[in-house]
Amino acid sequence: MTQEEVFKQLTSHAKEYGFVFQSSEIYDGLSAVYDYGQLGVELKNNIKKYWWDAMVRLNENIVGIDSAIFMHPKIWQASGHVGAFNDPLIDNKDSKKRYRADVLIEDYIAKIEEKINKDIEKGKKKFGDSFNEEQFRATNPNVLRNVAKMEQVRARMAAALNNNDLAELRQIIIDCEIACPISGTKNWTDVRQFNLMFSTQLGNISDESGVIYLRPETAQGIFVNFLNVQKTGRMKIPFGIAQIGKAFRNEIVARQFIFRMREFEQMEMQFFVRPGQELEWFAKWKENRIQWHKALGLGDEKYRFHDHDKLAHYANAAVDIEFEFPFGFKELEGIHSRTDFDLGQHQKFSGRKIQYFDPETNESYTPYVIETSIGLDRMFLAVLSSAYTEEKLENGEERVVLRIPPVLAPVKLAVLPLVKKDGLPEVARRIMDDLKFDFNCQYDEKDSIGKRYRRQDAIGTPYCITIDHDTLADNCVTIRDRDTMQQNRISIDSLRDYISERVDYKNVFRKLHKID
RNA sequence: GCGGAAGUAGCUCAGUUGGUAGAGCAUCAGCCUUCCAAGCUGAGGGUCGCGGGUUCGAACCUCGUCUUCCGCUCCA
Repeated sequence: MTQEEVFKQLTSHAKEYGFVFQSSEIYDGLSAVYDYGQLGVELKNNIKKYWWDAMVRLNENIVGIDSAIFMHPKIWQASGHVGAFNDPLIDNKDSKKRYRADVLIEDYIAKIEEKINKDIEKGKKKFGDSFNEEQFRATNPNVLRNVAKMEQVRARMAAALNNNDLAELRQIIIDCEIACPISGTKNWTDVRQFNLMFSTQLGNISDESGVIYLRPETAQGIFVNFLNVQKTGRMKIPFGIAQIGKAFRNEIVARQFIFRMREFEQMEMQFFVRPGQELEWFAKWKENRIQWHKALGLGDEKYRFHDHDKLAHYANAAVDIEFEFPFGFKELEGIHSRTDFDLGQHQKFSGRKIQYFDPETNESYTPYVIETSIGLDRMFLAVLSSAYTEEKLENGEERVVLRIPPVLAPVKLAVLPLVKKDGLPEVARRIMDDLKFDFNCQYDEKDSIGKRYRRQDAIGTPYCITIDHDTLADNCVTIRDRDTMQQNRISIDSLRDYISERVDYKNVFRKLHKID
């Protein structure tokens, strides 16, 4: 089976069993937006817990926050998100090259200017010493015509940019007969404004002053609360602040299921260190994070590091942890050494002093930052895609099983009476009631026992227990393992401990090296 | 965004030349009682993605639109 087919089956399976639905499906769907269903939300919450506890509980010097999605608009100026990404763009359909519409027009104006200058040069040669540029400009018909044209285009463009009139920008390009430098054709698309950030109005008066953005990353919520947390939490460097939350990006192309969505969730931790020590900490976090991933047991060979060749303006080191998705190795988590860029920018834009007094060195400084940033939805997809298995059994039959790590599995235990009579359902119900506070459990008495096992396999339930006639006499049940399909007989009293030992986060965390 | 392909039941898919919509699995109810999906009886579920057009008549032809997938492009 090709990767493409596997991916298709995975998305079908995710829908069929209530993990992921397309948003607004009964209204034909909304592009690149997805909802998590009844099992998806359980898996997602378990991933969050796995991350949060590893970060915030296991590290005494990391605390969490939950900042608002709406933030002061100036924050996005300070971070560099406003300005860099709101250009009017136009594509040439033949060369398929994309240009900034205003730059195309500017280039056109520059060409006219060249013509004017050439005419003036000609005039100089012709008239020699008696040449008067002002007079020449005022009288030469070619120059007059070109200057008028230039000014007209310039005025039109300025007006169009001011009014955000994209259709007019395109019309200017058409009217000026501007051709693509590569294909030489004038086959243009509409002019479109690409801004990665979604905007809305704060308050109910819609004018420029009320424009507010949906955050395109959660990191800034941490930076702007640096002083609050450091002071109220009596935090000493090095320390970290963690956050899980939604972020929004108006991607031009959003595809590949939940891999790239317009609304997504990040799990980020910003770690503040003494300047000069950032690369050391960068290396530590790089190691720490890969260990966290590998401890889940999805397969070490599915991970690799990818160093950034080109660093962002704020970073002095950056690496991605890539995961082998059904469509290849893709970024799952980013680890960036962000220097003092963010805190420095907020100090500049807010006018507040954002510094840390280090009692060890008796110095004040702007801390440096190591960021670890993982896409929760990508993690979800990583778990789901590596768990999905079509298996050929010894008896020649096939089964579909989700080998989700037990610690993350949405349902931990299925409680199944062998038959739905002879008092077996009553016993099963009692066990169910006893365990459902400890684990997410499902009860099922419909259809044959084999069929029920397969149903649980399909949603990744690691353990099934079956209550049979012997149970009434010996107080024992058979417990069936999802991966090996093997069965053990254990007493009802030992069930809680048996399952806890296998689905508890503690046991995964034991594999992790604690950081200082 | 450009180009290509597709959209029929929860899932996978048939549907002939344009003539009132089908299967398998799944779901539900009942029977059966069996430790790895397959027994019996019955039931529910679809404005054929959506909207125009052609036609006496459209799942089918046509145009538009939305969504998905593939390639390119983009991804501070």
